[in-house]
Amino acid sequence: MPTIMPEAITRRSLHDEVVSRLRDLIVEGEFRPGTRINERMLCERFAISRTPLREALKVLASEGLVELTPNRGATVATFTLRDIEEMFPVMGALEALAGELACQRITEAELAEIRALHYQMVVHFQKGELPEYFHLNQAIHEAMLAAARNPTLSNIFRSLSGRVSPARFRANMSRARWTRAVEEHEKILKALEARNGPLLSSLLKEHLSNKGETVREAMFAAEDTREAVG
Amino acid sequence: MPTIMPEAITRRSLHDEVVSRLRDLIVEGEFRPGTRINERMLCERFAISRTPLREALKVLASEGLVELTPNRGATVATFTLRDIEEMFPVMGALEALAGELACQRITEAELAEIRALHYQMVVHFQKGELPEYFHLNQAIHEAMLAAARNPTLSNIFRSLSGRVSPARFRANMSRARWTRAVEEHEKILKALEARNGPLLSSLLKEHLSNKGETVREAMFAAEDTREAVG
DNA sequence: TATAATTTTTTTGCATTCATTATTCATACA
DNA sequence: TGTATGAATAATGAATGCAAAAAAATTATA
Repeated sequence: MPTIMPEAITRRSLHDEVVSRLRDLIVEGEFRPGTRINERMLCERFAISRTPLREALKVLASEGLVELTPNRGATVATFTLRDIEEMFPVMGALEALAGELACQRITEAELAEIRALHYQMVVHFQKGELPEYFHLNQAIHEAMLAAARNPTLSNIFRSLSGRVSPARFRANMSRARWTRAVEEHEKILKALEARNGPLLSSLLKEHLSNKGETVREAMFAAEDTREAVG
Repeated sequence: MPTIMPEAITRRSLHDEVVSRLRDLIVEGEFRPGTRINERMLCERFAISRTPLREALKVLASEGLVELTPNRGATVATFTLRDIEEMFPVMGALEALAGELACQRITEAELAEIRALHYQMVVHFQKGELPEYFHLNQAIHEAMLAAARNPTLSNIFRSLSGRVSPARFRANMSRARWTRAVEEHEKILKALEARNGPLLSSLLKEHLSNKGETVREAMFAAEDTREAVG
C-alpha cells in the first residue's frame, strides 16, 4: 500500500476510484451478497467503460468481496456460516497482536483519544443508537491498530474486517450481547491503560470470538426470515 | 475460493493464468524487487494482449507484490527493513493460531506426514542443501496450516508468505541460525505430537520471530553488496 | 560544454470492437 | 403438457485503437 504523502497531489486513476466506490456499495449493503454484478449496468451507473470496471472487479475479487466465475461474471461474495467461523478467530489473533504492540507503543495522547471514543460509544449504547455505536466501535479498533504502529497488520485486519462488514452491517444484536460487548470494551480500555499486553491480548481474542458469535446468531436469524446474509 | 468439484473441468481464464505466472516470476526472483514492469515486454513474453496483463497487474498490486503508480506503470514491490519487521510478527500471530487449531484438529495421518517431511528436511540440513531445505520447510508449514482446517487463515498466511518470498528466496542463513531453526522445528514437532496448543503457539511465534531476524540479516548483507532486496 | 527548451518517441489509461461462451426463448417432439 | 433441441439474444473475455501523460532525444542557448 502506498503511503499517503502530505502535499502530494492525489491523482486517482479511474479503476482505483471504481474499486472504492464499488466496495462501498457492497459493504454498505446496496449490493447484497449473492447479487449478480452486471458489467453493462455498472458501466452506465458510473459512466465509464468496461475496462476499468473489470480491473476493479478483479481487485475486489482478490480482496474476497466479489466472486468471479469464468465466463459467468461476478457476484457479490456470499459468506457461509463456516466462513464466518473461520474469519473471527483470525481477526482475534490479529487484534490480539495489535493489542500487545499497542501496549508497548501507545502514547498518552492516543490513549486519551481512545478513552474519549470509548465513553462516547457508551453514551450511544445507553441511548440504544446502534449505527452510531458501530461507528465508534470501529473507530476504537482502528485507533488501537494505529497505536500498534504496524501498517501491514492494520491493512490485513481492515481487509478481513471489510469482508465481514456486509454481514455485520445488517446484524442486529440482542441487548444481552450488546451489554456484554460494552463490558468487554470497558475491560479492554483498562488493560490498555495499564499497558498489560498479555491481558489485553486475551481480552481481545475473547471479544472477537464473541463478535463472531453475534454475527453467527444474526445469520441464523436472517436465514429464518429468508434474508440470507450469505 | 470456489470449491473444486469432482469431474468439473477447470477452465482458467487468461488473466488468472497470467497472475500465477507473473507471481512465480517475482517470487522466484527473475523479476527483482524494484524492477520496472514494462507492459509491452510482458505482453510479448506471454503472447497476450495488454488487457489481461493489466488485469493481472491490478490483482498482484492488491496482493502487495507489485506497486502501481498512476501513469507510471508497475514495479516489483520493494520491501524496506521496516516492512519486514512488520510482517513477521503478523505471520507469527497467524501461525500461532494455526498451531493451536492444528493441535485440536490434526489427524494421525497428517501428523505422520508432517513427521516424514520433518525428518526429510533434517537430512537436507545435514547435507547443507539449502533450496531443498527451504522447500520442505515451506511444505511443513503448509501442512500444519492445512491441519488447522481454516482456509481463510491459510490464504492470508500464504499471501503474506508470498510477499516475503522474494526476499527469503535469496537470503542465505548462517550455519548458527540454520542449526537453531532446525532445533526449533524439532520442538515444534514434539509439541504438535503432544497436542500442546499453548506451547506450540509460543514456539511458532518465537520461530517466526527468528525467521524475521534471519531475513533482516540477509537484507543487511545484500545492501552491503549492492544487491538490495528492496 | 552544460543547461534549458522543444520535439519525438514511448508508455500508460481508457474506450471500443470482435470473438466466444452463457442464457433465454421458441419450436418440435414424445 | 412437459421435456428436449436449436436459434436468438445477451453477457463475458480478450484484442485493438486512440488520447493523454511521461520519458527520451534533439535542438537551441548561455
